[in-house]
Amino acid sequence: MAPRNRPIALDEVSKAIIEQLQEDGRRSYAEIGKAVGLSEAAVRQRVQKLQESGVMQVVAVTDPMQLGFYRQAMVGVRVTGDSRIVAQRLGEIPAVDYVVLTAGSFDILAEVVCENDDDLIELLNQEIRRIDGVQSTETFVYLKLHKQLYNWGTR
Amino acid sequence: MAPRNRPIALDEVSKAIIEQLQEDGRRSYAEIGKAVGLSEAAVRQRVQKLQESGVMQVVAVTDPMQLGFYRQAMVGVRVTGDSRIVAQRLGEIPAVDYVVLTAGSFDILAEVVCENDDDLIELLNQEIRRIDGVQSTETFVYLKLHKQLYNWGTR
DNA sequence: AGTGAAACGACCGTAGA
DNA sequence: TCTACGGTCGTTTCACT
Repeated sequence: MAPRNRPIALDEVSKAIIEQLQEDGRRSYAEIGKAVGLSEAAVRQRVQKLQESGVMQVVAVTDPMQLGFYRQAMVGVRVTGDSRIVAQRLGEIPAVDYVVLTAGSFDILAEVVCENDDDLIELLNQEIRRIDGVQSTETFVYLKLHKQLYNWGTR
Repeated sequence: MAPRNRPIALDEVSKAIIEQLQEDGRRSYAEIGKAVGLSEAAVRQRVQKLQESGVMQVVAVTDPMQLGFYRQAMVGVRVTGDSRIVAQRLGEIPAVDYVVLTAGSFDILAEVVCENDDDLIELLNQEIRRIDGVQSTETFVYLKLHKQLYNWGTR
């Protein structure tokens, strides 16, 4: 199913299902059914529709810290020319896990994941600032992640 | 299992398993086993360990756009006093889905999700700027999300 | 949109290399 | 850490509401 233009309104049952899958994406349909008061088949149908409509997906999420990537940062980028082309280049860098075009004093925000400070310096100097059209960057090194939600709009 | 201090090194098989679960978090252990060349039980054991060690989790992720939240923004916050206390307050706001303490010209970066511009203005004026210790904010409205990765360190 | 039932397949514990 | 296997439980399909 293609993404829609109109918002999809979730009823309380679908929100409850998403909440169950937020706690554990591998929880069985039967178990979710018990929790939300629906049969297993009904839960399965709703989950399928939520996925097909693009409202929700169930995915594996990894923790960079646990994998030895101790430095994360948000890099604000000011661009000359077409920011989409710069965004494309940024996205091709493996250490860049998040790229968004913005309005404001930065044209692009890019989140980066590195093992240590040396890698971050290398990434900024040798990769990011060398991209054609990157005018200036400003780096915000992460000190502590305080909140991270994956399920917007379900609370 | 408690989070570790030392990085966990993933072998190619575990990376392949995470990649499978990245494509579809509900894929069966048996199917993953076929794809990565392992028995169903072995896949199950590895997934369990990856989850218990905190390296990986399988979760539901929702798309704000599909739910009618058409405005997202990153808000850079400058703080007087203890940034942890401000971060705590920010995190209590439902529209705030991401809060990180940073070093740089902002003390905190907070991502917000709103239905429209009016809600964003309301959020900034009535909620965020009213928090004790918030000295100034700078808002970067999202124009286009270009890249979003959930599985750092597995490629 | 939802339920229920039967066949099938996945999951889980345990044993053994 | 892996495979093998049997019991249990979850999933799938389909007929029905």
